[in-house]
Amino acid sequence: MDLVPKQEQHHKEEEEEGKEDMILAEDGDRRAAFGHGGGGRRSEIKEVDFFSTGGARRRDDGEDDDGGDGSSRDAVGALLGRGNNTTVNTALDLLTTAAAATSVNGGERAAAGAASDHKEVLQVATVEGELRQAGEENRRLRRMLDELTRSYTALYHQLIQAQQQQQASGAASSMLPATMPAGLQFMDPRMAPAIRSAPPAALDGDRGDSDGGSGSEADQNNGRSPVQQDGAGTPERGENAERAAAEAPLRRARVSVRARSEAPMISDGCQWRKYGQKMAKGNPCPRAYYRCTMATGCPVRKQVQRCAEDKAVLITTYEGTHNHQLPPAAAAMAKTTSAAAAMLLSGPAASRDAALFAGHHFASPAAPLFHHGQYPYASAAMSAATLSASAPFPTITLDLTHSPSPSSAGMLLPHRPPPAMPFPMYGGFPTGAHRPPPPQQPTSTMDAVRSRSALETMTAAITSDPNFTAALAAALSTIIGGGAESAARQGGAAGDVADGNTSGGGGGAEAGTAAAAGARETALHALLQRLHDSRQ
DNA sequence: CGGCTTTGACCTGCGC
DNA sequence: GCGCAGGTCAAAGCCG
Repeated sequence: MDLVPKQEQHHKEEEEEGKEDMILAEDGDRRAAFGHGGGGRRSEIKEVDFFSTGGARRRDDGEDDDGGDGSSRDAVGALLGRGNNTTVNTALDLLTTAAAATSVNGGERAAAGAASDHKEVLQVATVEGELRQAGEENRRLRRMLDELTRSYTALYHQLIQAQQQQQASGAASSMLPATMPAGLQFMDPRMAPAIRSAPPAALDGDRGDSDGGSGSEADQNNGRSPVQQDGAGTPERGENAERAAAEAPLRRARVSVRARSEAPMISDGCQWRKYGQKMAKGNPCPRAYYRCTMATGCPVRKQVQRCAEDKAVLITTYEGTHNHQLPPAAAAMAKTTSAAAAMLLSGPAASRDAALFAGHHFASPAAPLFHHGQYPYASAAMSAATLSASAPFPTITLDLTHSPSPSSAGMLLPHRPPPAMPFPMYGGFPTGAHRPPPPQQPTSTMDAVRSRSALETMTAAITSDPNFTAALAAALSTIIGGGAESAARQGGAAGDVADGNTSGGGGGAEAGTAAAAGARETALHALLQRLHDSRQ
């Protein structure tokens, strides 16, 4: 809840990123070419200085490995850091004065020296102009960053206030952070009113019975097992309808996974029970409906259907978030789908993404379920990820049919998490359902989800959006969010991160922080590259 | 016998 | 209001 530590953390991360970028900027041809033609190194540092206020100064005391050109970089770094062009003038003037002093001896040499002086003066003027231009741009970007920071802070405060009000609104509401699945708490912006207006029992839809189960009506609403529904008459049907109406918003977000598989159903590590099958229009293959049976009352359902165009492609659509622990294999899949859902419905980030991607709108042939209104996300995690805005429910489609070994989810699991989705997400289920999190948990979770998804999409934006200014703003916003995310993660969400690749929550949090830093680094690299390209 | 699948009926939302 | 399609329910049957 406290902003200050998060901002401090954010600054630290920025500094770290700036440091890394500075180091990286020194050993790559691509980055070395960032300059305006005058001197690559100067421009490298200039670009880095844009992100790190103290980077140039800090590099003075120890980050320098190659002491050879350290002094020149120090000078330029100090120059760019303070925006003081006279430093350069003085240095160059001294140099030209010395050159003139050496040419006092002869007339021709003096004339040649004068010509050389003139040439150097012109060069100095050129460099000065470039530096001024760069300084202007630097200041402009700084203002942009400040504005984004302020905007983020304001929104963050509003969010905290809203959640505090929600927590204070009643006992049932106070259960929300602990009982609601992390993935569902903020999956759909439209859910908020529904959640607030829904009866408390509906909010307990994900509580699960792992803690013994109270047998209360809430739990009955929770469980949809046939046993509990035995003897369901008309009143029960009405109750079911109410329950369905209350739960419907919680299961609106969907993640569709396309994978080639000869098996009737991909093995995702979960236990499913088939509860229905229908012939869908336009597809000769029936659609099967499954619900998760790993825990009583788990709201997760999935639909399995073969692609009409390619029967070898199995389309599995997941809906909801598990309310129980998952085996590592299942956690990996749930992690992916939950991350996709979070990216799909990350609130303001999503709307911003939509704006960013509006210029890239096209129909994707990869998602037969949704033939229009899709936005492609350039993500290394998904050979093709499409977002459906026109489907009945917000749905993101992960097309894994181009993966090397997509025949089963098990084959997908060993894949290294790509940069665009590098985080140990909440694992598709809320462990908080079994262990109440610290008070800042809900905010942390939401921030984490939003910032992660924003990071993913902003990374894609940087690499795909021709509007560099928008991409830059998006990336900076991402960086800001990343700082909050990291702080939030350390603030208490760590223990609730269930990652199939990490045994402990703390380890997962550390890995997530490291992964987040790596992803931001990647985003920064992409940003620097685009900055470079935009100047050429 | 318990758990699961099958399958027809029912409910709901949406478009006309 | 009606029809259609998607989604769900629940009785019946199957299976280990």
